[in-house]
Amino acid sequence: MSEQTTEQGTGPATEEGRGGPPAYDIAATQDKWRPVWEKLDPFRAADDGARERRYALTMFPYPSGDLHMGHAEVMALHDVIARYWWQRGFDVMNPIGWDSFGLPAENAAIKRDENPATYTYANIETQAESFRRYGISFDWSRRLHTSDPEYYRWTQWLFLRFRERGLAYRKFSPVNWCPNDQTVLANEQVVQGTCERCGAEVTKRELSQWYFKVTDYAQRLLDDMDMLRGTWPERVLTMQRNWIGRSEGAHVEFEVEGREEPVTVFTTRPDTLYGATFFVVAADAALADEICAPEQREPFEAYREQVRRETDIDRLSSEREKTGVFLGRHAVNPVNGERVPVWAADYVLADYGTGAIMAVPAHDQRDLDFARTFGLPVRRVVDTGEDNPEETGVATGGDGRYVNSGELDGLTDKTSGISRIVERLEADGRGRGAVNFRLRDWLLSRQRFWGPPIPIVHCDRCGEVAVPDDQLPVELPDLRGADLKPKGVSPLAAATDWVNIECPRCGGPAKRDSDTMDTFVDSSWYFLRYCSPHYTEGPFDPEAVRRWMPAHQYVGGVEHAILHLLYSRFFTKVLHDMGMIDFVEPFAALLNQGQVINRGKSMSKSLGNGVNLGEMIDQYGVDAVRLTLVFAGPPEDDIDWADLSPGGSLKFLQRVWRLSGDVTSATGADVATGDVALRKVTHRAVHDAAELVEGQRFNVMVARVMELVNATRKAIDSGCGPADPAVREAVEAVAVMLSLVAPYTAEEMWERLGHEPTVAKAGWPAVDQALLVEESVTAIVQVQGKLRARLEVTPSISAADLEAKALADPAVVRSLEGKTVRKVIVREPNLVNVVAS
RNA sequence: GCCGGGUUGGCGGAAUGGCAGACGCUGCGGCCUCAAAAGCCGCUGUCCGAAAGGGCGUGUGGGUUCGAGUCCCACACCCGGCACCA
Repeated sequence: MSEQTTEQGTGPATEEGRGGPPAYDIAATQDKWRPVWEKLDPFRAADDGARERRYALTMFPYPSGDLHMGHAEVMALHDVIARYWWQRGFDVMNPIGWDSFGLPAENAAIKRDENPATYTYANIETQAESFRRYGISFDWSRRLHTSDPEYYRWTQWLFLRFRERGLAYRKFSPVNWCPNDQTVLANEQVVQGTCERCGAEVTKRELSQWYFKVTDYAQRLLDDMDMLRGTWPERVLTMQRNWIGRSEGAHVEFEVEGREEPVTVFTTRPDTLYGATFFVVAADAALADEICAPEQREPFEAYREQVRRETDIDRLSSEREKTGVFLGRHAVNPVNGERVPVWAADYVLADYGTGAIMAVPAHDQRDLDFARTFGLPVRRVVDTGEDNPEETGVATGGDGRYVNSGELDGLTDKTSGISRIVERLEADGRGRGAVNFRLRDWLLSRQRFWGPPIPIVHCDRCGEVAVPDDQLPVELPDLRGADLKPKGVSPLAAATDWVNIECPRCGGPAKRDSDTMDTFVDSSWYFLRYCSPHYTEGPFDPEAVRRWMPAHQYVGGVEHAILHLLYSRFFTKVLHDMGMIDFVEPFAALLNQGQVINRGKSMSKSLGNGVNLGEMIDQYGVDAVRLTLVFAGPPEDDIDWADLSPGGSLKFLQRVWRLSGDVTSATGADVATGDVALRKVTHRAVHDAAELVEGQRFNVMVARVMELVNATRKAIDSGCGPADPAVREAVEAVAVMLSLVAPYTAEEMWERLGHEPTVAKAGWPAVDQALLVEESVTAIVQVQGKLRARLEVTPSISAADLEAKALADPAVVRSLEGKTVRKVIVREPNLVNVVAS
């Protein structure tokens, strides 16, 4: 049949019966064990309390196309942890599901003239099949899809609970708009002024949209990160911290002509209040429109139009000239009564702080740039010893001596300056210490079809009315093809039969809210649903959640460092406040795997450097691909496929497999009589491997197993021989340890060793502490810190004996010639360092 | 600019303050073979040396220490985040 099997591949490496080593057919092994495992169903969480529970969670996939290298890597790493826990005797919950709402399915459906569900569920089946083949230890009984009505019913239910608590609200304001996807975007989905998904330049629109009030939780989202320090990657915590963007300062009230109420500004430098020489309002804020003097209306409106046309890309371009327009009004500085002109400008943002600032050009670069552009005065109130900003054009932001600052004059540091002025403002009722956040509320409405409908009805008489719980889910109508085309309003708005209903409150004519929710809402609580995926009384069974959550380990890509993880943390806190759960952080530990790149660049169609996972698996087998990814380096580092050697991995697996055929002792042979040297290597390897897995150093764990394999090979060929029970012990240990990474090969070995499936539940080998003790250690002898000799000594050697032995060593004597020994440092039994001169 | 992470052979990467380079890839040599493939064995940081042996080596410069890849200070470069956020 196969006359050409010389290619490194999955076929038999050698023809049978020719005296060569027997062949390991990885493809046949995969086909052999899959049905056996499916029948055994070994990875179903028992949830019976018999064993300690562990929740292994991996970020659920989005069903576009088949699995790719990225999935392969994250799942391989994740599975090491899950399978290790099984071997350690835990009751593991390792669920899988699909984040199955979203735009790509909708766009595909338009092209194919079908309902997005068709494409979505077909892809899910393809991926599910691939995951099964890939041998991940998922508990398939907990499978969920966020686009199933029985799932999104509860997404809608949660939305309504949030709304009852004032955490979901509608407001009319400028929003980010993606002209390509024809929908609004959350702040988190705008990257450098472009759409995170499609890369189109984001523009602004004024729309009435639903928001989640994440800002109410800003401080807690920040504070609770303390609990995650050490178990979450530092960079994720940093990214969230940056995103939340807490800043401390003060609110200061300014009286403004043409307005009854004073205008509040936020500033981090209230101590420079005496240096405020003008006042700026965001051009697109309602306040600017309100206070603009009649004679300045024309230029103001022209300017505002210009600002509105700008995209974020324009705004962000650096070295940009400051623009603005005088509003014909003055504001009054609350500490010195000075009248300062009020300007509108676009460098002040409408949705940060109060949308208005006091401008202190001497000590803020942006204000200084503006002042120099429009010839506004600059007054220095902090003398930092640097040159006058008015002359240099460089604002000074550091500590210094206060001048021209009334009661602050003479103080020399910011901290006391700030507290002094805040006290004064509070006493005068003109301000107070305040904290401000960069974080904005989460815009959750989307003008697209393939998402959970927002369960709200708009009634002319009753206004906004929640769909009663017993009428949930609000299911999507069966739209397809052209009906889904983006038109700037949700496709649902045109589905008249669906949109027009009776008001649930008054029975009068009403319309459904035709927007759907951001798919990040779906993924903000799926990990809770997994605990009781078929529960019908609520989104989750509180008892089941109490048993499993928080997830012990979450594994996924760093691309979700802000979006998904921040939202999930927010949901968790809200559910906690609702009394539905008793913890405040959903994920106890987080592992961000690196990306798989190819030839230095991330894989993409346009670069033509994609590596096809299916082809790799066909060529090298599942186990070799998984092994390659796990062994490549630390899990959190990017790995370049071009640097890796799946052929080498396959070679190793074949070597290991042969090992299992070489064992000639019977199962249950008395290992106590086995070769001690090999046994020591085995027990050391098992001991180290456990620690390494727990420290998530999977690549090093693989290296330890390789060392054991090498030692075993040697023992068989030129040591104790294949019949020694220590060889069986070693090979069995290899099979169990390898089952975390290469389950098919491990299973095949296990069978060849005379055991019943499945090796996945064989249990982590017990370590005999006595075998970890070495009977001799290599002590190193240094002279002046340089290595001069090695000594084989007993671990119990005394300091004096070791020193004597070291000083007697010929090499040491030689290097001490003509020198006087000043000092000898002895760290028995490992080291002697002789200090001489 | 601010915050976080990093920099070790030809390559991916190992090293509780104590033998730098584990494990693997690549390369070279050998065994087996008519030959090759596969497999197995050995070598593979760099310089001097026939060898024994020795010098030098973890981005740069300082410091602490008997001893520093590891700790401290300064700097350079790379990666990631935030950034007209008051």
